[in-house]
Amino acid sequence: MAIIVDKEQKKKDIALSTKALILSKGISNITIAQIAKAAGIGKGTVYEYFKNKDEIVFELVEILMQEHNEQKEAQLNKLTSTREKVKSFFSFFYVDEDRELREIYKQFTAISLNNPNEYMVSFQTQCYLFYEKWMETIIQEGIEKKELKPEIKDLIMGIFAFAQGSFIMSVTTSAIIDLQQKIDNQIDMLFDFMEK
Amino acid sequence: MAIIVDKEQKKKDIALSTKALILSKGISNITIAQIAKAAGIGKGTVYEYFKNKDEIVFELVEILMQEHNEQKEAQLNKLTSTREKVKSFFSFFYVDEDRELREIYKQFTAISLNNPNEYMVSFQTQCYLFYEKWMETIIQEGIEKKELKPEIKDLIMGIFAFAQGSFIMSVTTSAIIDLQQKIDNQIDMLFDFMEK
DNA sequence: AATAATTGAACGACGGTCAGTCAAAGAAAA
DNA sequence: TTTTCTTTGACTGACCGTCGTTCAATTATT
Repeated sequence: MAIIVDKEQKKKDIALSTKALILSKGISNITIAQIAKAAGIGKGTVYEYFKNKDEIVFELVEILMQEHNEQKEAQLNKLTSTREKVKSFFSFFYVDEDRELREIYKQFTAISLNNPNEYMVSFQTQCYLFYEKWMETIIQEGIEKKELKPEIKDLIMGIFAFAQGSFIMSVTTSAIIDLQQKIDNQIDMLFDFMEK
Repeated sequence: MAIIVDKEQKKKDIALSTKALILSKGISNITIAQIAKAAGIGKGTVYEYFKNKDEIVFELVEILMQEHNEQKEAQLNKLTSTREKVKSFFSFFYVDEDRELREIYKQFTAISLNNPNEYMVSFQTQCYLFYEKWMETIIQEGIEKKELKPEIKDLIMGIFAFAQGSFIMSVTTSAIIDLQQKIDNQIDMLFDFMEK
């Protein structure tokens, strides 16, 4: 037999070693040669692990989102009011701490609009359902603690789309000056209506 | 002097003659040679009018949005209730009639996320402000006709981001089955709260 | 003749492939 | 046990084809 490498781990290593490059230049402005050099491997080896450049961004999103979710769960557990939990949940779109993941996510969104493969669609779908369920748990708690009226459920799911849309607009236009304020405002309005 | 071509018009002609190609394959899967052939011109001539492929999508969006806005204005004038006007306004994201512009807009959004130039950002910004003002006019009418409470203004602008976000999700995930229902529902909920 | 417009051959950069190399680790022979 | 042979997975970079982009030459118009 010969050397057996942990393919999954190496895939992650390669993706992570190109993170800085992708953040600074954007995947479409990087060559495979540069990626290989950054990862300290040959050009051909990149293709042992990825079908093309886009897949590297996909891998990075998967890794970093996993990390982000764990951190976010810890963060939310420290908060008590439902309103603050919801705000913290959506702070991903503006806090400086998540700037890097946000940039990668932006590039991944562009890929998803352009040339998604079935795994990307599946990943996005699972993310969406996962976050929806998570949010539902948070809201349910608030209702059980009698903080909120049960009708809030129908409205809160709209915040997902609202936040996503606001984020896209903040990137593609120069009309959204303060994304945090925009998102927080919307959440506040909702809670002002729905708080008991 | 020699031949004087209406550069602006020819630019439009070239863009429009590649519309079908862009719709069916996506700009990133088309070559300049194909574009030139479709437009009945030489490869070099394409570069007399566009800096790169992305610019062609940009030109197409500009042309088609212009048309769309004119049609939409006519449509809205036929409607009387504010609620129906708002619904019609956002129907862009799901009606079959706008399918082509939506596909182009999707590709343009991907470009705007990836490699926007200053003119694209400026265009997106102007669009956003233009639609915002338009919507404000519609709502203002509703308020003056005593159909709506004045507080609706703060909420209605959120629908822009909501609709945009829902659209992106419907494309990138397979979790949004009925976009029309999702958008109409949100508008209905808002109006149920805000109608006098 | 002068100028505007057009063109497609040529160039070069890049993504992707593949034949070959290498190192590790049995298996077989001594 | 030690040595040698064989197999195999990992890795590589030279090579190839494609495609975006340029530009010298050509055509068309006044």
